[in-house]
Amino acid sequence: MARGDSGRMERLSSIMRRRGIVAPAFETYGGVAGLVDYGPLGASIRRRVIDTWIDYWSSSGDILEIESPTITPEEVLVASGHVGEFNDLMTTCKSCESVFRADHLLEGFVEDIDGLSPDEISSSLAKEGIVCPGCGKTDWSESVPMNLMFKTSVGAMSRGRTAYLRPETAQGMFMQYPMLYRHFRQKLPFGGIQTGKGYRNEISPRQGMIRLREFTMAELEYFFDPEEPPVGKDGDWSTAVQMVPSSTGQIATMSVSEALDKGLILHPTVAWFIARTLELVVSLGVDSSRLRFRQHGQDEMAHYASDCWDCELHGEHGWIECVGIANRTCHDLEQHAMHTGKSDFRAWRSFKESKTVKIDKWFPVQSSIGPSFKGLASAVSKAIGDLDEIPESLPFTVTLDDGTEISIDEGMAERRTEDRIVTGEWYTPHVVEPAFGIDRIIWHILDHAYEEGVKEGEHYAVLRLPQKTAPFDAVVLPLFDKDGMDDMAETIAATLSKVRGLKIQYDNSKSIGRRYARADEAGIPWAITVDHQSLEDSSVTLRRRDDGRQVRCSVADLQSMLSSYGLDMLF
RNA sequence: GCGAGCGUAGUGUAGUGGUUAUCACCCCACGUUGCCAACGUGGGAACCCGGGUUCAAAUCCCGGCGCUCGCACCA
Repeated sequence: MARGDSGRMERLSSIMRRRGIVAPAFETYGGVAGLVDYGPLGASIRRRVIDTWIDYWSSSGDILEIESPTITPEEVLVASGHVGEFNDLMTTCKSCESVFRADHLLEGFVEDIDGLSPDEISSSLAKEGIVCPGCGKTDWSESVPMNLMFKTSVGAMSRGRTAYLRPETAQGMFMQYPMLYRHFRQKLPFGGIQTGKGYRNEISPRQGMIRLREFTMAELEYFFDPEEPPVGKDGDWSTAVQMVPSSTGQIATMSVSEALDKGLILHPTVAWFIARTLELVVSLGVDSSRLRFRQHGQDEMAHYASDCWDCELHGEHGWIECVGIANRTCHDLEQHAMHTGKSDFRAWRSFKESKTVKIDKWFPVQSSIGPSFKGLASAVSKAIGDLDEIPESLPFTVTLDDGTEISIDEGMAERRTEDRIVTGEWYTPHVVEPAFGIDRIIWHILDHAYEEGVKEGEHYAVLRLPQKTAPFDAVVLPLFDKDGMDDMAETIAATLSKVRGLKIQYDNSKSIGRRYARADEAGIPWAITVDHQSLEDSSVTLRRRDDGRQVRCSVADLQSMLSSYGLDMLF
């Protein structure tokens, strides 16, 4: 991943600061690593990326947006596994100062590592004589838990309940699964989406927007019946892109459709979401030749995942994971069901044909069992119900779990025989989750859009952002700031600005060429110029950023053309 | 978290103990020009923070914060 021209990244970063796209946050107080500000242009781009993302998924009909808190009680994150995962014990080799996860060092030496206390882990390192993988010595510091979640407390004083700022938005969708299930009238598949901030207290954030401590995520949890994995036609199944399957580790160029046919993508629903992700990120302005899908190896994959692909984008920082598409199976819902003891986290599957199940078993007569066995009564009742072989008549003997044999006499049980019709069953839905790192995607669409050139001997920079992710749709310019051109331009800008969804800038400062250049650098796709002729026939010139070409266009047509992205038709 | 380098207007920079802190782009006003970063005049804007050394610190020293790189970490 050789960095290209390193000066390019500096010039791009420079533009981003100068133009008010992204800058380090709290800079006047020295800044805080891993926190950034989006300025006026950047915030507009970010808004549009998020809106495009939401519109894309919402338009499929079976996916709806939800919103949940960023403050998350500890129990939720215990169930999801985040609290356990985040309290990894770290230890330092005093000899060479390398830092390691203590539990990883002990793997293979100690059983039930998860059950050990920090003290026990520390002493185990010495007792087992674990050597430092770096320098080969055995001289470990105390193991200290490292928590990558921001911890807080809900409520005042010592009675506060422990909570964390969410490390992912996904848990919000799992919490709302019962509500979504009802909303979709108990029919799967369906999905919930959410965008918002997530927080990770990174040890040392680097690489600008790539590793942030507070960042915008956009996640989709798509719930479905694992026996009928859904696959849709939408998405981009046919464009050949780079794929890195884990089996070979080699880059191969093929379409999503081919990758599924060849068995590289293991799960059809995962393939569907890869195809949709491809279509979506390209529409945001990602260059498909600088995109690849990389499959996680077995060792890299979370234990519950059966197939996981990252969408990586290539930019000034090399290949960066920007979207993770994982089959999380039933893991999260099952965990929440288990930890809460509730039956909300499941779905009903109707059989195609209802089945008739013959019931033929002995049922305890509680009014007799109770007085006869007192404390043992419930164990006896259970034993009667659990009988594998059905005795023909009373009395008979049952064996309790602890081995005690009990004689069941006349009147203590009765035999029932019936045909029960079973129309379906409960199951825990599976989940495919595409998780998008919005900030990383924004960085890459800026990187891919940024083009440097030379125009009449001067350096010239253009951000070739698609209109839908450009900070403004158009800039309105009076050719000269007088003779009525100024008034007319202001009127056009004001009128267009009122149109829902359109963002318009007005610029009357300096020469026309300079204003075009400014707009190019800000990524504004269209420039509307009011000139002498405009005053006579209500036409304006329309300039296309990407090639500088101009056509005349009636003022009356501007609004609908801009709103429908139809201006290209004029060229 | 460790090691090395770095931190000057919005941006890019000059400045090795005493400057009114350099230059360019930039931004504003006025004039001028009259469709692709023109020009003139005037104006605006900076030494990361804190402590120390010194008569005097942007400059030397210490600490903090931040950035870059390497090591480590990154559910």
